[in-house]
Amino acid sequence: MTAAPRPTTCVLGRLAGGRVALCEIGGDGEPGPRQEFDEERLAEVVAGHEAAGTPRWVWSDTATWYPGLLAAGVRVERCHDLRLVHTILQHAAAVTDGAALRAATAWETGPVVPAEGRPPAATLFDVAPAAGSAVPHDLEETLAEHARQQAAIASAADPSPLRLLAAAESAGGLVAAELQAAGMPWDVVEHDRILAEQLGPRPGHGQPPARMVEVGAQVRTALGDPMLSLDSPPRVLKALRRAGIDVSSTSQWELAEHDHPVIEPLLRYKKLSRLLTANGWAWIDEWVHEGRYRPVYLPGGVVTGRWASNGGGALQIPRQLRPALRADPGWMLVGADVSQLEPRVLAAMAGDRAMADAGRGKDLYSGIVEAGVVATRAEAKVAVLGALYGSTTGDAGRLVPRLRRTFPRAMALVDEAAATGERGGTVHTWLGRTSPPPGPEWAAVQTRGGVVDATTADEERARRAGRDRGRFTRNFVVQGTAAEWALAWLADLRLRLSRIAPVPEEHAATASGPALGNRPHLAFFLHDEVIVHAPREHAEEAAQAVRDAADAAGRLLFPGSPVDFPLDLTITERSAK
DNA sequence: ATATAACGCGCG
DNA sequence: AAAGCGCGCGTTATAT
Repeated sequence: MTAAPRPTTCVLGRLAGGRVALCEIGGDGEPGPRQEFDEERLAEVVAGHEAAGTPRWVWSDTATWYPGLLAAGVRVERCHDLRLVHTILQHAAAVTDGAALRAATAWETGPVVPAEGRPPAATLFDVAPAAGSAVPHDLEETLAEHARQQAAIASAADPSPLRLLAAAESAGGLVAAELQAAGMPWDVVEHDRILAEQLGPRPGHGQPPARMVEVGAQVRTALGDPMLSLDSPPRVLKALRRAGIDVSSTSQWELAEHDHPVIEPLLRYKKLSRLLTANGWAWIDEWVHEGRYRPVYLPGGVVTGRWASNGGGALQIPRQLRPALRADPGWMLVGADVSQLEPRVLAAMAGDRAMADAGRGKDLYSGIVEAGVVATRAEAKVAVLGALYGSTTGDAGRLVPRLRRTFPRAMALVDEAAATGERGGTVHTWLGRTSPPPGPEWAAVQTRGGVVDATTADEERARRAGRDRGRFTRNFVVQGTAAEWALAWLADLRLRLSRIAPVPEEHAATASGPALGNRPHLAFFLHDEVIVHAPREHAEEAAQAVRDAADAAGRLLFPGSPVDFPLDLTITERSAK
């Protein structure tokens, strides 16, 4: 068996006058001759190289370059996204020689300006500056930044985790663009049916739905306040207190503590109000077009490396509306989520054999019960979440110490991360994404709390800020490494799906676009969950790809680890629950 | 009048 | 049921 040939590296950049250039990097790391061409030929040129040998494309920003290619029917296998990788390397503790990289401030971008959920631009760069980011796109800048990033990675004592992270993050960029291009197949009839079932039929513009009118009247009656506006929490709060209900806010968990005839209708009203304002008919009108909901995904949008999204609250779609996610005719949805991803990732990082055993092949929480740590699954879950989040009070505070006895290695890892954070230090994920350092304000609070004439209040403030930061760094290592596992899963999965045979043109999911609509493709991603949209005849094959990719992700990040990552997987026409 | 903060609640 | 982490977004209240 011979090693696969290392893919060639092709750098893309803009030139003056709407021209584009491609430059291949040789085995010695030196850029070769520049091949110039008109922008209109970009898709054709990329497709040609892709067919010839799947190079790694190096470009300024996937969100800028890739949507146009997808719209032209061109997928790429792999890339290196300079914007995403710059953000990681800038603060990476493993990078010992990053001065040049950090000096290149043009690559320090804020949040990406979203493309407003529009369908991908017909041609590259013809969208207003609205889409993509502000990083430089021209060829020489691109080459220079690529060289800086290679040098920065090479300066690490062990560059391989950072190389893996750069590849995974870049693959995430490709997936994000592909998710937006494909969109979520959205059944507006089902969505409307769910809304009508809860709220009553769609009311006229500016009118409240019938059910909210009824339930609102019940609330006002129960409070004896016929004019009360239920949409103003402060007014509702005053009314509740007038009615003798001792609450300090109108949040549902506090309301639920009390026994009064107003509680039930008020909670019901809040639920209806939330559904209407967040995902009501206005949401459908704004976000669903031609059977697709196309949010903007922002890889690396969260400090821990998790994704954020923009447009319609894609990562917060209520489970209630999941049935509106429905496959095209003749297609199926393959939905899979990882059971207890974060604690499993922790067990793998820490090499905690006992925790690996507790989860192997089964529900991790049940395994913890069987190990005799706690009596019930609910307790196990509270304890584990408490360990990951740094709970010190209530049930979690009582249960976490038991975990510490049975899983000392796992607990030592998160406890150490917390201690480092409390001291003002930084921590990093398995592949080397480093937590942001504390800001100047945090440091000032610590200084003020530590001087000889500090007041008790100063000391308490400093201790509290320390503990707050400790909980952040404690969670950072686990949440961030779980995000890396998920990236590896996505990256491997998209390649497996791309190798499944295409369906004939007449069976294609045309709304998913020319590059993706003819074979199984990702339609949704949410931290530890994917949904693949697949032709019925290839759904089983796609499901196996999802499973195989999960196994591959575990092996890639944690070679030889006894920790497994079981999936809950279903093949259905519409998303359940 | 408009920008910002705070709240509350949806998701993991 | 919330608590302990990370978010986005629509709302009202408050500051400018």
